[in-house]
Amino acid sequence: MTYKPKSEFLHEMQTRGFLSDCTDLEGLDEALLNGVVPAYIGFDATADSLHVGSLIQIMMLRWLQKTGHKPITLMGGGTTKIGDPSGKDESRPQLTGEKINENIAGIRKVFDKYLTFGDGPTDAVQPNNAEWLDGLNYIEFLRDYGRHFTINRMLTFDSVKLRLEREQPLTFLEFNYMLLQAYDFAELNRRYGCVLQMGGSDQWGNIVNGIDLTRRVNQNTVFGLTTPLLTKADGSKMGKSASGAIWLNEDRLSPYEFWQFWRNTLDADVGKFLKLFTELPVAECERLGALKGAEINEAKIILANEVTTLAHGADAAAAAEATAREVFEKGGVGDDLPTVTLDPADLSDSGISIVQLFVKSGLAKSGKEAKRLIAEGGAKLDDKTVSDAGMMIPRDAVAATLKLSAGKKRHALVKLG
RNA sequence: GGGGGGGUGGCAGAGUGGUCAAAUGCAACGGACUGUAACUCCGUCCGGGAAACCGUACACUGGUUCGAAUCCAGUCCCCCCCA
Repeated sequence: MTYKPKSEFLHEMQTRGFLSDCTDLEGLDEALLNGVVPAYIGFDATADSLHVGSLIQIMMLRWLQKTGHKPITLMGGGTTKIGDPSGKDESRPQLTGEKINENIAGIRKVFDKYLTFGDGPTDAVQPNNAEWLDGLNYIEFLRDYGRHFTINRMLTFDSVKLRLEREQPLTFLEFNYMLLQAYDFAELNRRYGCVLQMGGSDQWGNIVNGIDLTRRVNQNTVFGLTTPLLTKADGSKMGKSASGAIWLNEDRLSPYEFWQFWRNTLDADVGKFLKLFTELPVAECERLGALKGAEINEAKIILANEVTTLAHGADAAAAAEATAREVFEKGGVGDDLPTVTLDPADLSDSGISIVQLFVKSGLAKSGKEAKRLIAEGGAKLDDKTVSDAGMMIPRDAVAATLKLSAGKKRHALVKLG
């Protein structure tokens, strides 16, 4: 019963598990067969990097380009000034234009790893919706676009309904978010001939709005496609780790830690993640994901290497793997471990306390936590369990690089700056 | 506009004058087991201190009391019902 797409892009998306919903799978398939399809995904500019939560979208754009189409990474510079009510119970903070531009530059660094930007027909482009939203004239907007939206319909959207049911305030400002997002699609359709918007399944309502609006104001048929909401096999949310979000930008998260995140994938997720986040052939992903027992660890290493190669390059992936082997298999030290450089001013004449060392390295959030670690026997200095919470590290000992460990997995190197 | 209920640790949610740094669950962290898994089990989980101990904390401000998360007054916010 399921439609079997003929286009390379949709075929790949379907077999790899990217597809959740599509407004018109057959129609889109045909469009993809008939020529270059420009397609966009919107990203908000609330942070200066993207995290793994967006990786599925990024991979989708990469496949799009790989299969001969044009990716558009729309930056929500204008809409970020408002905040998206979708799935949020509280309004997002509003950012200044300056901060938003910084964020956009940071995000671009991530995209540069996955996509080729330029002026060619299938080169990616990165417009910013502030380009058309900032200069919008209120009266004109109401006249030309406001007439196409009914309040009745807008009230049926989950993002709105939820807020109203809980009697949480939904300001007019936020309420307008969906109009602007719909307007984006119409505008991209005009500027780039964009005929497809993709996004997470939570964006379905916004996407459909954009399609309707584009049809009404531009008389063009356009499509929408959503990806499934990603959760891990144990039901928890994807993309969080002990230290926080898994950023794709290396100045936010080192390639080694990024690699570790994938290395620690749950068994049950390996096959799925290989298909979504690597470019290995589907059959290979399935074979690796089906490995049993300790063998699946090899698959996890492949997963980590592949994903890290895409995000940070082959060298970074190899270095991360080498460090991991050194640390986990030989109990040694690898160059790639997170390294903290101590300011000589942090040391007193008698050196620095072991507790402070843990706090400075980021392995413990507070002195209390460091002491707890020590009391629980989870703290190690150069692979020797630390038992004395009052221990001082003398100056000359810090001159050499020290290896700190919190538990079996979290390690850091400390050296004197 | 009127009436009622409520704001407690990352979240959920007990606690109604001392024994409360605050039950319990979830999340998180450490340990055992293992495959750098999962499951299970044990432990920890505000901050400072080697420790004794100290400091902050139960929306906010002030008050009553030897003593307040708990009582009183005011302020802000949220929820429910009626108009």
